[in-house]
Amino acid sequence: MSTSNIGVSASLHDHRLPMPVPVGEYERCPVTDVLRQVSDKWTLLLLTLLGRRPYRFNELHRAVEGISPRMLSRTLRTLESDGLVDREVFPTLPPSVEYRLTPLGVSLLEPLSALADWAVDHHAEIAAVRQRPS
Amino acid sequence: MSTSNIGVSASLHDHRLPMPVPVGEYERCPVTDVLRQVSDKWTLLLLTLLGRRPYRFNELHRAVEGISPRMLSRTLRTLESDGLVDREVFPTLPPSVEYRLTPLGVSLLEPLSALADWAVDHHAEIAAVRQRPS
DNA sequence: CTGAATCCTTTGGGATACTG
DNA sequence: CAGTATCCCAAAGGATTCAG
Repeated sequence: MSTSNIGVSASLHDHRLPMPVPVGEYERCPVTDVLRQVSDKWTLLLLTLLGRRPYRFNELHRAVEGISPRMLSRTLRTLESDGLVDREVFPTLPPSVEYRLTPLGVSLLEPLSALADWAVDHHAEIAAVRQRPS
Repeated sequence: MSTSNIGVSASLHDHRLPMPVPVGEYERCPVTDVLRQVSDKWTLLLLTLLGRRPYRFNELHRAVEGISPRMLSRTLRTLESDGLVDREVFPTLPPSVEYRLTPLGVSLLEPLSALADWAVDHHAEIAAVRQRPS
């Protein structure tokens, strides 16, 4: 049910996108909004991992390799506040916290997967085009 | 043909994504790479417009409303250097330049459209979750 | 173990002015 | 018309340190 306030509806048939933006009257676009959330440096990877199974904080910290505790925490909090990830605290000693995808988060993986497939299929082509001399 | 050098292949069936990242040996991920290109402030809108028909520079400038000549130029150049957009110069007086999607650019609209549909269908839900007290 | 706080650098992006 | 050049600001993100 793609009823929304953003101008034109999407059409998979002719490969158009819903009109996303302030082409006159709208200040923000939910599509760009979602795109920007998902496209920061670590979100995609975290969603990928959490799509497989729940993880604890330090498990993620080890799995991602390169992420700082600060960014891991920040990214997870954002995902949580967007309803894509659930955070469950076990009051053990030492404390343990588990993160898992919400149903909403799981539902996002499907369209994201389509885009990921495209990227995998075409990134060599893009890389080639980028390198050609001017 | 999702043959690539990035670990695990995608699976629409179980909604997993290809392993995107330096979980050990890879420094960059084509998926995140593509996501970041597409998710800057103006790219999605420009791709949307160009998905409908070719545009001239100032046509885009008027259509987008809010974009500066600088960002319009920069964004178009990036899209061009990634092989998503073609730029054709007509040596008229005054000069005229037309931008249109390449076949690669067109092919990107389909998976992007899937993600856009998801965003349209769920942005209200996300907005609601965000606002709930703590 | 699971973070929060602080500081710093890099990048994205807006405003304005100018040119072939 | 189709841009480029400059300057400036705000946001993203890394490094390091500290805490419950």
